[in-house]
Amino acid sequence: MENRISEIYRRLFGFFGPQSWWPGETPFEIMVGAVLTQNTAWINVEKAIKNLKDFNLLSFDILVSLPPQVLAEHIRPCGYYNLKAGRLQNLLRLIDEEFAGDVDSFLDLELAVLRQALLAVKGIGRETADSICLYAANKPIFVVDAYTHRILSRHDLVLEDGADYDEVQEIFMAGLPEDTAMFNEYHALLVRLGKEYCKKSKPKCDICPLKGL
DNA sequence: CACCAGGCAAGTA
DNA sequence: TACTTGCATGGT
Repeated sequence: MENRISEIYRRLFGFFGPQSWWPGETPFEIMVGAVLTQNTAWINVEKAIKNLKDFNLLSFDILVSLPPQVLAEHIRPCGYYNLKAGRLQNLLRLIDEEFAGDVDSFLDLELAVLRQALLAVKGIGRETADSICLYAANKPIFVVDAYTHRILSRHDLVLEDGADYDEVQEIFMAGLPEDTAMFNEYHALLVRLGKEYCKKSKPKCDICPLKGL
């Protein structure tokens, strides 16, 4: 195993090049996107975020006090809109109450503290918390998602249904140097690979860039 | 038409 | 702990 994790990274980076994630302009926008993209195609999240921008709603002060139903209507294209409106405002209320609405100071918390604070929010689980830590707060934690699981299992690095989030995360973090920029690229590369070569509906892949590892 | 997409929480046994 | 279900739009 030792260097399979590093080798996969080198292969993906060589094949696709740098991905320059997260697709979002500010840490706040990245945080919002992380909640909206739960179990949802990113293209639909883009529509939701565009709506928020077009109506000048994409700011902390506005979103935190917007009636949930109004927020829900604007994020409709990304699905689960009632649920996500509530989840997003749960997070914003925490920042409002505990950090006086200062998103930057919230994101400046030490990694373990920030992660715990995020996980305490109803509607934020491990992937969303880690995405915010890595992509909004630039802290060194590896993000695991459905693509990550699928790619690992298709390359026989984990059992298809026998690995939970923490286990997969540990496989990556144990096999890699603690490097925020590299964690950022690596997860983005896995998503890129997943979208283009490792779809659920495409069980086998003869042209996978990882073939032969 | 069926299936899938950068999850999560609550309920049940 | 380990399964099951609800949440929902939009693309293929």
